[in-house]
Amino acid sequence: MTEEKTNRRQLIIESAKSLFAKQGFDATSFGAVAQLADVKKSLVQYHFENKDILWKETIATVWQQRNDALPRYLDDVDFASQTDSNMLRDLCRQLLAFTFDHPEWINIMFQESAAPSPRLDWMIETFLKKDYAEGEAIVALAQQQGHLPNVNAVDLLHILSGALFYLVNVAPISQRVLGVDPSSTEYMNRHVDSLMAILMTQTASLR
Amino acid sequence: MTEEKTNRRQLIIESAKSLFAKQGFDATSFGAVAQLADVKKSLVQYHFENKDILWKETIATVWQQRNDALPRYLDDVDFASQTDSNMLRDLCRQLLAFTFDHPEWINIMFQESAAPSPRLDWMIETFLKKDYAEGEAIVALAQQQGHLPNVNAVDLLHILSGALFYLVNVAPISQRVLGVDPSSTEYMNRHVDSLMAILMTQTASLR
DNA sequence: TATTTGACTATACGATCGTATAGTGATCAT
DNA sequence: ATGATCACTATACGATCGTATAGTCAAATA
Repeated sequence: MTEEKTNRRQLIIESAKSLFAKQGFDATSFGAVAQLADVKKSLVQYHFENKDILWKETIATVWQQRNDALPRYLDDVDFASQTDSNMLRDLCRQLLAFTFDHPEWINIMFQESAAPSPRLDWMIETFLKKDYAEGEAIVALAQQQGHLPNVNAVDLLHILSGALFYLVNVAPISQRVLGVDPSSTEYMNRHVDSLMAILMTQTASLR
Repeated sequence: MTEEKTNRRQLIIESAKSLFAKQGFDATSFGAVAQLADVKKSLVQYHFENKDILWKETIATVWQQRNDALPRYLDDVDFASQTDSNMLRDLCRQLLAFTFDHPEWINIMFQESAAPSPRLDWMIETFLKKDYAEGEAIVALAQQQGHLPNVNAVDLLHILSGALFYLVNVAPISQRVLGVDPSSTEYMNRHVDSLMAILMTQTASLR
């Protein structure tokens, strides 16, 4: 019903999402966004007064889509079974699969982190502080339940995030160097299994 | 003596290095490089016929500087003492310190990986294939000596690279969110200690 | 039916983009 | 002394950049 109304606007945001993630703010132009969305450049400027507004609305959409989609991935994880050592494995697998399916948020994070600007500050205040807090809480909870080693929670968050998200970022390189696709289910499962093997032994010894 | 001759040329490369790392290829212009190096735009084009040539020469310099500097960081690591469990800790500490001091190569890697192009293919053939091979060899050796868990070597390389380099990439964000500087010696040491605590237990049980 | 709103378009502005080319003046080998 | 090479500069090209503004036309509102 009302979806027809916002169709083209949403199309522009999707194009901007892809370009901002791949090329960053400065290298993404109104013209390129319009061309990718197959609309006139003037329509882009009609819906988004200037580039900062287009960027902010795009980033807000990216985070909203991420927060909408993530729970569906985590549905497969059985959080109830604290005694089940496969819970952490499933969680990591789903997190990795999710990030391969929705890489934009982390690409944008890295783009902005490489050259900090007021945009980054806005992103931190609006989204990232909450992300960090939630991540740290999840890690701390898993530690309490004996699923993760008892080291500094922030360090562990950085280490686990790196162990998972770094793979997504270098996937195009690893794919070309190794000749295998890191985003394939088999590769992801093996990668997470390796991570679990590293984590498990310590965790088991703490039980 | 001959250093005066290549002074301005090298200055331009240093400026290009900083800008390519922070903003990527497309968002970096001849004018901006010239301005940062405090030279005329026409001088940049005199030394580097076009943007691709400037980029390639800059990337070659970055990797050369990296390969020149890295051994000096690793001098402090006592590889001989295989029985010393502190070897791995020192190695990770020095790798992390080195990457914070020379973040350009990893920033450029991520910039190009986000939007694969013929430039990325060139970078892979010229530098990254060797990097991967060396990294995998080091990991495999450390595994043989009982310093690292016996999981898939490529996975372990990805996991350890992520555990270290991810921190560098998100450092500007973490610094703002957490209020502490991840590039400080104390933070780095604690981070590596946490990583060691995760790795050690398993390693010890394998001895 | 008259008016307002909304989505969308056409066009133009000065600035900057990458690139091309002609030129400066100092150094150097012949 | 002369001609070539060198580092460097000035200027200009068409294209595209972000932004501004006036206009079209159908649908909603009054």
